[in-house]
Amino acid sequence: MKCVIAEFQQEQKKRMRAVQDSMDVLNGKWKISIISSICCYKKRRFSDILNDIEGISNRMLSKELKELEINQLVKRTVLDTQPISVQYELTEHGDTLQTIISNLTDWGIVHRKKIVGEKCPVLIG
Amino acid sequence: MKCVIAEFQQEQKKRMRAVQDSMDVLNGKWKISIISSICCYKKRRFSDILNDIEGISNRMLSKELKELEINQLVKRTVLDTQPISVQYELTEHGDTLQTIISNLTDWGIVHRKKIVGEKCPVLIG
DNA sequence: CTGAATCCAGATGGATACTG
DNA sequence: CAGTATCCATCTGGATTCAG
Repeated sequence: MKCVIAEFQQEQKKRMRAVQDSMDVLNGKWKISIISSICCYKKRRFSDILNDIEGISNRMLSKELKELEINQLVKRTVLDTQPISVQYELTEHGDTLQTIISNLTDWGIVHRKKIVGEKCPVLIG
Repeated sequence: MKCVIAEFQQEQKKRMRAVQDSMDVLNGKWKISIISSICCYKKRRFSDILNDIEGISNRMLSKELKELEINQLVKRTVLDTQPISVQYELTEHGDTLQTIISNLTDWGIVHRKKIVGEKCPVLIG
């Protein structure tokens, strides 16, 4: 019996580490917004993303994009324009985040209603 | 046509804000692990969670639990024991996170394989 | 246009000690 | 047991400037 419990706890530790792994990738103030923006338009340039996301600085956008690239979620392509522009798109692996993004979107809407909705529904619109 | 595009962008902004809302709640170094721990055992005491999560300090656990409580994800109950103990459980609203946690878990496993798995599969086990 | 570099304030979080 | 209080190092991220 003790063995079963130990196994259960072991499994749970694995699960927690897995979720944590996901969060490590997704953490960062803007990461999800960036993915969401790229995903929404399929291909998106640096300056476009900069405009999509209210309040982000180019420093942060650059930094977070680099991290996403390292994690193989985003592919970076330099376009031979004048001046040069850079195009970002999700990798296949990045695409697999869509379900999660979608779930987070739905949950976020419900949560906002739950927390402030009753008192201040206008904030939602 | 311009109107359609504008509407589309407006929708996208709403989606991004919704995801961001979710992340605001879920951000914090330990929040997901805490939820995962409570969720796994249904009811869990402070010191038990402290043991479940490797590396967390009581200061952090206390702080993050408080935030989760404010966001109505977790319910706190003081038990009349000697010495007192405190039990935490997910609220109904907190329960709705299970899908997301589950997805994040699955994705985390895949992601770890993707990033380090090929070179160092032993890290996964 | 797409970043990189620098500076700097404020937030985050660990260690430790203390309380009811 | 379940926190709180304090100190302090590190990290985060904004503003600005510079470069290819």
